[in-house]
Amino acid sequence: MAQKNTLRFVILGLLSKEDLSGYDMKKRFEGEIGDFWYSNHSQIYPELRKMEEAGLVKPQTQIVGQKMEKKSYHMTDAGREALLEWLQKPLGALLPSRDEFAMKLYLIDDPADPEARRLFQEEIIRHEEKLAYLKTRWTVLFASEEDQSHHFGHAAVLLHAIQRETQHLRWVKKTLRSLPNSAE
Amino acid sequence: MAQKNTLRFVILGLLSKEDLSGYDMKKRFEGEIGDFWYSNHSQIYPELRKMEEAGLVKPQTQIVGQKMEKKSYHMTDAGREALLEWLQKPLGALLPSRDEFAMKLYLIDDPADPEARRLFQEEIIRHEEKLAYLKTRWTVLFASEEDQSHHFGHAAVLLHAIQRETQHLRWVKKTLRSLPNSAE
DNA sequence: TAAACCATGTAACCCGTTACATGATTAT
DNA sequence: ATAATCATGTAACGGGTTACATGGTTTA
Repeated sequence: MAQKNTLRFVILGLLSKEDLSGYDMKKRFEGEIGDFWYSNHSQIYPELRKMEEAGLVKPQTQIVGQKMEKKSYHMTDAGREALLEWLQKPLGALLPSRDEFAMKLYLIDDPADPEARRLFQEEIIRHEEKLAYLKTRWTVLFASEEDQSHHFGHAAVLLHAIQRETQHLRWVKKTLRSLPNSAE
Repeated sequence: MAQKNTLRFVILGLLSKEDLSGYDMKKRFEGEIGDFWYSNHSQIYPELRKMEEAGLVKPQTQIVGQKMEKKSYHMTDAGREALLEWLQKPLGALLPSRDEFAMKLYLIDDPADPEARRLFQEEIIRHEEKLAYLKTRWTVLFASEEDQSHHFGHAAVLLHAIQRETQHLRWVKKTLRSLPNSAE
């Protein structure tokens, strides 16, 4: 044994809301779900096969256009049961985080090191892009109060992501300003 | 090719501060470095071998007690060069984050669902433990202003981790309080 | 008609976890 | 004595990334 196969339950979670094809799931992961889960299609398709064999999902093939096949998966009762069990299972320990930015920063002992400045600027760009994307999603999805209350979890998670990115950027910018002006 | 072997550069980074054995590195990862990087000894030892073959590090065997061997690794010039190159290389794209708590929360559409309450309580416990640990480390390591200025990166990263955990807990607790009192 | 996108798969490889394995040293 | 810790390794396996591979459909 080596890992947990959380992807299986993530897929069940997505299917609990609507029937989806593997391709659709990939698109979800590329969207705002990507803020807390992600998977490549090369991992999704084989997993769907295994889930089908295990009786957790059932594909319904439909034809798009003239002949292109699209398999939409539907959750079985066994699938729903497995999902509920997973939801009730306690969260494991906090995963070890691996943060390249923090690692590099840790290695810089001298705030006057020009590398520090460059590193911070990179970090700002990366996270400003992400924050902008999240904010767009918020306005698109939850323009009205009503939408928020009907998708409690989704709204909560998205709002939290926005706050986290905002906070992170504030810290990065503040720390950058506190660096000595090495090149002036 | 499939991944990046960041561990190699993390190890070089640790060695840039002091000579260490594989065992020592593991201890570092179990300490506050664990907040931004982690690795098991079963990954560290083979990597050190490969790095030795690549001429990036050199072991110096010393004897502890009567016969127990301890290999302390020292960075070679080639190793230092490789580290500098890595430090200057731009950060890659933001890694896909996989957050089981957020995933589960996303699946809960109804704030009155009793699962929501339980989930938040679990999350609070996990992160309060972590925050307490980080705060202890701060007082131990950076009691004086002078310590902070001599280890700029380390202090910045640790302080940031404390802020992040504090912020996260504040959000979790606030959201928990906003849940309808389903069982009262 | 060409580019962008839809749609599904497989293969190779590396990363990381868990478990197996062994033995010495230090602290209680 | 014995338990905790020091210290170093290997093996098996699952998770995840990148690349290879193919073909249909829609849009400009």
